[in-house]
Amino acid sequence: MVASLAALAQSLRLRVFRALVVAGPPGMTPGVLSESLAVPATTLSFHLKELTHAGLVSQQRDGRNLIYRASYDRMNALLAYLAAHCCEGEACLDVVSAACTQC
Amino acid sequence: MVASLAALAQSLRLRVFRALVVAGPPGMTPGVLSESLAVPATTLSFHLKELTHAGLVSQQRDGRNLIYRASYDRMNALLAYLAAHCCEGEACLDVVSAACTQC
DNA sequence: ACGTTGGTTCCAGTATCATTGAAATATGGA
DNA sequence: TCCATATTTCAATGATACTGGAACCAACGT
Repeated sequence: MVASLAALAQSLRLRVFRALVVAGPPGMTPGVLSESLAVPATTLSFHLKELTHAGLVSQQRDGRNLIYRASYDRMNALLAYLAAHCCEGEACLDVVSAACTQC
Repeated sequence: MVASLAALAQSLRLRVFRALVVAGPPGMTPGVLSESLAVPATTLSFHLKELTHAGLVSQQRDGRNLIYRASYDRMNALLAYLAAHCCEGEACLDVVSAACTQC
């Protein structure tokens, strides 16, 4: 849990992760991410490795490209943990369901 | 959001925050926290300041004691953010509601 | 005013993290 | 095989975070 939180607790990594969530199942390649976020490839690679190490993204080779995807399982586990241990019971349910209507 | 995530992305701080969530509205004093978590007072104070700065806990003086409480508003905002931007739509609702039954 | 208890700030040392360019690796096509 | 492209690893540097002891501040009782 701490590892997952730490992985998201960095602005660039959070941006990368959000981009991957938005991209959905097709995922994105580092090249596309690097260009769309205007970040040097090496910096991006470093942070992708951090996210991968935390289990929040997965990696798959497709020819010359690598495809990164958000790991929804891990993210859902993180949400479940926070909901179970760090929130105010019923109140957080309302908050989450209201937010989820935008998904 | 990054500040909140960073505040929780440290094992001792996460333990402190969870303890305060469990304590509920009455909150806890640094002395009690220090003893129950077996942490030196100075280290605890440092992390409480970090949590306070992130808005995740609040502080109130009561005579010679300080009372720290979890800020449920901030925590709910964090959950809402994650649910809105980083999860997989309906799936996360199920996950959260299942977890919340333990609250 | 004085001592005592509860907490914090100051400070130093150590460890971890972020960023970047240069070099290395892997893949596909000519 | 050899080149071009996509991506990572290496190495170095600067910044930031964690810890704990000693000194300091605030509030209460006498």
